[in-house]
Amino acid sequence: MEEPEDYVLEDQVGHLLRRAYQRHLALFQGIMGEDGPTSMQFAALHMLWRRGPLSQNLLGRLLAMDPPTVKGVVARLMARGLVVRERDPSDARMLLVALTPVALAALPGWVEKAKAVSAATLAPLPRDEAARLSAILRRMG
Amino acid sequence: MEEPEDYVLEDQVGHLLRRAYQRHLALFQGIMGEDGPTSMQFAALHMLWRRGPLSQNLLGRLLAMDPPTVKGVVARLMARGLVVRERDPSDARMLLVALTPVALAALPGWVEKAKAVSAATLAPLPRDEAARLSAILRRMG
DNA sequence: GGCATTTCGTTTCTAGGCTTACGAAACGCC
DNA sequence: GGCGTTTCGTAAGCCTAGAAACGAAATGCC
Repeated sequence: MEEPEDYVLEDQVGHLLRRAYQRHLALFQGIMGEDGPTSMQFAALHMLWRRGPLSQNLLGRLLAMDPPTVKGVVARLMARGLVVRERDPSDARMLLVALTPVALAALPGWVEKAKAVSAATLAPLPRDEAARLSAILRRMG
Repeated sequence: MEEPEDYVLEDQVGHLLRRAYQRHLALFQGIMGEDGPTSMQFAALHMLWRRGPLSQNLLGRLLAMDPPTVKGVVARLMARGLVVRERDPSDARMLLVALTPVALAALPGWVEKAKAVSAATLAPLPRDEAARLSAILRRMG
């Protein structure tokens, strides 16, 4: 079959998902600004805010990140002074990750910006379609 | 405001998009198998199939990839013998990327698998929602 | 014809993301 | 109590992705 035309890349879900996520990341970066956290760094910080200190492993599961990926994100957060790591006294395998006061002070502002990012990502859609998109994506998970 | 609860990560579009794309990539890799192309490698190959030899830059624009990213993808395709690069005789700035016979022989099978990937990605959705998802994502681009 | 601008490719840096493999610690079961 | 299994973290390697900065080549405009 010499007909490439019945598979058009631009129409494939994968490509559309990639483009949409790509655009979302660009919006995130633009709204958070130069010295703000990246998308995944913010996700980790916010999860620690909601749940308190967590092991790297659990943090990763909650955020859908592999252990090696979590390690990288936490290392960069540590380098920026937003997070500290301590051995769990009750289980020496675990490294508990906890927010620093610096992170606690910055988080409320960042959460507001994160809300703006979500709004900007959905901005091209009428309200009912935004809701439908969320429902569909959740079902695909 | 000490209330993290009004921003729930799992409900944000960005997170849902990331999860969906993550799942898609896993399906792609699983269906293509060990020695198949990656998602972006396949996208590049298929675009070259449809359009003939292209400069790296144009290829990147068609696929929504930055120049450094294209360079890496093309380098890996070249290392696998699927692609060759030649200077454009009419414009010495351009490196024309072209498929090799190996790639031409493999492409029909890979396209079939790529169709299976799209189907698998959409499998959890009823047919009308799959169509709606595509329409919504396209509008967000 | 000559100079500013644009385009193309590259390099380097930072970041995320996955795979495979491995060591250390804890747990479960006997 | 001891041994196998599971869990946690780490390491190294590959791939995608973007920013910034640069050289080289072509184009456009004067």
